[in-house]
Amino acid sequence: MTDTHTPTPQTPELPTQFDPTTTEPKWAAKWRNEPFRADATSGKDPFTIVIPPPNVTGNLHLGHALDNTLIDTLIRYKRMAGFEALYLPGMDHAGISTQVVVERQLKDAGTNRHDLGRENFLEKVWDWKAKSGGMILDQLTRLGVSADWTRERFTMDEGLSRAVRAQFVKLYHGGLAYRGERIVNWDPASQTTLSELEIDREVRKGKMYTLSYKLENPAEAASNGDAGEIRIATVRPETIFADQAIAVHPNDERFKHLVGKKARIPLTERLVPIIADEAVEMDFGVGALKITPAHDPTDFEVGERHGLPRPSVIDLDGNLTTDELVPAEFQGLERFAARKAVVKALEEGGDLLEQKDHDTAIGLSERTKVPVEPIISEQWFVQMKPFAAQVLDGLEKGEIRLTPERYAKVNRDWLENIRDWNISRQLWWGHQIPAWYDEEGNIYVPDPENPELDCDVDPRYRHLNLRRDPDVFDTWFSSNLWPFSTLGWPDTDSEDFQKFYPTQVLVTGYDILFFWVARMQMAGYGLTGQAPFSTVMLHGLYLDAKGQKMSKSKGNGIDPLELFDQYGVDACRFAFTFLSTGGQDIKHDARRFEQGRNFANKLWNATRFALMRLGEGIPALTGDDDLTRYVRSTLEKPDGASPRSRDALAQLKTRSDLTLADRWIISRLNAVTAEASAQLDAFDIGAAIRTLYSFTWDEFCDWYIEAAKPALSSGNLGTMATLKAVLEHILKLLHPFMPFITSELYGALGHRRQIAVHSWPKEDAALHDAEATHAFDALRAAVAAARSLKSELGLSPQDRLNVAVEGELAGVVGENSRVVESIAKVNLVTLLEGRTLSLVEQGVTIRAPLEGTVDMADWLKKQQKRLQELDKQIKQAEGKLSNEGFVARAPAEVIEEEQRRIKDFGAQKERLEGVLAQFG
RNA sequence: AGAACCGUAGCUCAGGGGUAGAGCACUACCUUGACACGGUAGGGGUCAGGGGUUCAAAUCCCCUCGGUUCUACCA
Repeated sequence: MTDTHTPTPQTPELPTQFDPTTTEPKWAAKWRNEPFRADATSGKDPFTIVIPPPNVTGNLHLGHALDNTLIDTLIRYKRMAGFEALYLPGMDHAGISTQVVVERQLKDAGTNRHDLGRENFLEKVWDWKAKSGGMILDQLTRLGVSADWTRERFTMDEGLSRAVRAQFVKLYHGGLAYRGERIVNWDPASQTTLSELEIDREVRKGKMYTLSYKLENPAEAASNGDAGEIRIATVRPETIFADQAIAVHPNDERFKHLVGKKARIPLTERLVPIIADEAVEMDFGVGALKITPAHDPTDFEVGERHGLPRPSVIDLDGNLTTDELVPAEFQGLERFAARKAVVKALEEGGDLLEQKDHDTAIGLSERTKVPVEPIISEQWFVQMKPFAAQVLDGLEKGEIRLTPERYAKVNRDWLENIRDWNISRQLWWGHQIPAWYDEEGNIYVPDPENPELDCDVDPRYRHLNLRRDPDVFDTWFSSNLWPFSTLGWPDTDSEDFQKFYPTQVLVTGYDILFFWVARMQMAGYGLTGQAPFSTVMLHGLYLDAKGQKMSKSKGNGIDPLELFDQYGVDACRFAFTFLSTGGQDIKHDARRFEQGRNFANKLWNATRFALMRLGEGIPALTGDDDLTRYVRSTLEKPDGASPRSRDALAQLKTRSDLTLADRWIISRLNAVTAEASAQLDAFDIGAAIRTLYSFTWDEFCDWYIEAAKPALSSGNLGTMATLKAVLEHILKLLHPFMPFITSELYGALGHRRQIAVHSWPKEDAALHDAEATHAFDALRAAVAAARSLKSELGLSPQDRLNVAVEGELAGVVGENSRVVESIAKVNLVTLLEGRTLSLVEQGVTIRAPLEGTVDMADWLKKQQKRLQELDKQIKQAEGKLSNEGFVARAPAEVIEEEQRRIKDFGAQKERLEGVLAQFG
């Protein structure tokens, strides 16, 4: 990366409004084409954040825009603060989502993946990836992220594929990855298994049916039914053909005598045993249930405990099988149609005793929205408990900090209850599992010493007819490696891995805490022996204006590109950071974007003001001192490095030509620099932008610029330098948040090197000036009072009013009369004849002649109210100070503060009483 | 069934033991040589309700009422 750019041609004046469309493309292109390349050999401390890789399919949505804004803000801050900052970009192949998208396209084109064949299909997906991935890249570029594009990665690129294989081989030979027959979640639409996390639970209205199962011995009876029957409850009557038992609780007196006996499945002649198992809840339903091991996870476990067979009656398409277990009339029926048919038949046969409304939580495939079907299948699994234990240990030791902290508990709870992870997917798009089978079903997996060697070409197995597992890994089985696979792992000696791993912060939404964060934690500890990041910063979800989640199906999504077009990217970044507080969800609010746009415009015009005034004043500057050169560089744009604003500030401190306003703003800038830096260090990005926003607008623009006008008009070098230095510091402080406009304006102020590579302002205790702060506060109070009086007297802002200043701090105001007169548009006079309208403020009283259209009764009422308020405050403070407990226990500063308040309010009260005395 | 978060001005939200804040909206005045995407002066809140801890509670604890969400194999 070079650190120069083509400066904006110096026009006499910037336009009066900031136009993002002329500024943004230039900088976005620069940051894309000359990326912020992190140097693995530098001596600086690393600061690494890996992007939560967006799915190659689909667009950047607001969640991504939020993620990447927060990441970029931290990265830009740390880069300026002297770290070797690496923002590592990339994308995820998103197995099932992408395959579903491409298959849908094929369907629209009248074909399908099976007709195409695996290789042709994959070619299509890669085409789509190229197109879609390019779009995401453009969107991130538009956002202005300072990513290191030379390190961009993709979960299916060569290096990452090697990492995935290394992971699997290691887990397999360590006995942690295994193949087994389990009940898994099947998505009949996409024809693959899913992990628990890929299923959305949704409560739907359904029915619960009470069925009568006839006992083998008609002389017996369950106490929940008539003679010769036992009643059971189910919500899935279509699965009764796969029943293997009826279960009751072992302590349930109603059924004890029946355990070991048999009952007949309705609509069939098949008998199943009645068994006792703790899993049964006595109080629920009718106390007994059917056990269908092949079609229900709980039943599967019960079946395992009791050694029951587990035949299946639903096939992979979600239809009843043509198995002999299923009566002919139901064979081949779709599962929901089958339910209706079975219910009807049960009803007709008198076996259906009752059906009542029942809310059932059903599992929907996250991607296809189709109800998942529990099926029994042979799949690959990874044992999670050993990994979870390592993470829990690391969390315990504080090796990973979560912010907000409350998520640490959520993180732990999930890890403590973790189950084995089904990692195989019956998809084509993804990392094909490197496992081979011989004709007898024996498993072959490459050796850890030579993981890249496929078993079917391994000389040792040449005599065998090996067939590769057609399945691929779950997408998250590659995303879990992201913080280190992107840095060269499994090559742990690589420069990048050595320098940038482990990473510092992970920024993402709390919604993927389990999916992604926890799995990276486990992979990090399990494969690299350390935490993959030291801080997890979780932000809330970006919701629509009504507070609902945005989703394609609801059609309530907001396209970030439209917001960029409408408000400008800086304004959007302002809004994102301003809105992000403490991991709370964010409800979309257009007003925040307007606020950002207005703020950008304010900054633009403040700089415009500075350029105009400095431009007017510079020709008269003839000195050859550092400070003069610093101010002159605004127009002269030196080829070498410009004199630094930090040095200028340090020099300014000792100058005698500084005005009170200059001293005040320098002191305030210093305090704000410290505050914003501390907030960023604590990852409280929202607080930092708020601090900077109010300082820039309320203090710098509203007070300092106004107060500096008289001194600028008389060409005061100290004020010119202060204006420039403070403005440049503000631009630096805001740069991480609003990179475009700050880069542009910094260039306009005479800098050739882009602001992004300048250093972050540092707090300097020597710049603190309590006296100036105190005095300027009095001046502000005087100005506010004078303005208020003008308003009360019905005067226009431009009408000049004679006012007199009295009070403890009248001297300070008098010394700065030019400033007060200029800002408040008043004339300061020493004495006023006759009755006056007066306003009493802290330290000063402002008096104005009583003329014009003031409503005296109303005015006096207000002043009386004011007096009462002061009285109340004084009494309150006195009350506290006369309270023994307060004096004994409150900290000294608080006590002093109360004493000070009594003094200040007392003085104000005295002055106000004097003022009111003239009106009797 | 557990758990978490939220309830502060008309709206959207900060603040999180020590004098109630912002943006927008509202009222009045102002095109004052940076900015009307602006300026100035104003109005508006018993910080959901109740109890407790404390010298001091919007802030900490408990309960209640509303709202949201996440976990969980109740047929």
